[in-house]
Amino acid sequence: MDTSTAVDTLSALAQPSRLQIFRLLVKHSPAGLAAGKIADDLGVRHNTLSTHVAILTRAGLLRSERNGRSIIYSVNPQGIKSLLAYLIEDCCNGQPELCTPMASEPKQQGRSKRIAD
Amino acid sequence: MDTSTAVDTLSALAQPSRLQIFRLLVKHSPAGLAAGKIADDLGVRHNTLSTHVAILTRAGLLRSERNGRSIIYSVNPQGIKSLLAYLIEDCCNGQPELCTPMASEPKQQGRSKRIAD
DNA sequence: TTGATATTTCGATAATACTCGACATATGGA
DNA sequence: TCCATATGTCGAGTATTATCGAAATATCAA
Repeated sequence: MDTSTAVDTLSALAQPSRLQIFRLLVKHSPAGLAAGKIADDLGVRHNTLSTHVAILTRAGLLRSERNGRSIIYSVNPQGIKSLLAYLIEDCCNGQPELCTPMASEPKQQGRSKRIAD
Repeated sequence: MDTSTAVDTLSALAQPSRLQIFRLLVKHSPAGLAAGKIADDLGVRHNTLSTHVAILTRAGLLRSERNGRSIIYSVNPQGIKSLLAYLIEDCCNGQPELCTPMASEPKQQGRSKRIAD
């Protein structure tokens, strides 16, 4: 992943509604959710949501599939994988111990349990 | 890390100059670089760079230390660690195999080719 | 076909972000 | 002290982004 793509991907997630959309779809992965259902769940107008999911899709983070009148959006695993790989390679360049997040974040050792905000 | 903090951290990195600054400082971790040296290396005006590193610092990604007349900026490992932990927990919620970038993306694989920067 | 539902596109407005020059602050040395 | 160096802050101009209502497109069913 090059720098320009990384900026696009980071920008896609760097917006409250879009990060919420992504989180919601992670919870519903791999089935996905219809655009209207996402909008209703998050309290976003349908046309605004449409532009947000378009940005996330263009960044490679989501994929879509039509199902009758609905369009189902779901997480594209490769997208977030690529971003994480880029960040990890970026920040561990030479210092692997600098960022191994698995072992850090001492808050809660359970790893995976996380209450929504 | 809550959603709002995550957006701030992602926003800090979602800008070409700031991502370059971060990458440069990763290469020079843990020693760090003086603000003026960063600006010269990247071809950014000194006052513009100052605002960029302030944003990165406020996001917890960098830390600074005065050395004579210079101010040395360096990577704050905890910052990127926290972001990675958030993303990994976020995108693996329920599907751990969805995003384990360590094992995937061995070197480079064709996903959305794009013109280099 | 018509009508209802689901989503997207368009155009405008408002808010935010980026960059710059000018000026201010802080440090070290003569 | 005064001066040069290094960095930060301020305010303005420009560009980008977010959001909305309205209209357009797509699908299904009667």
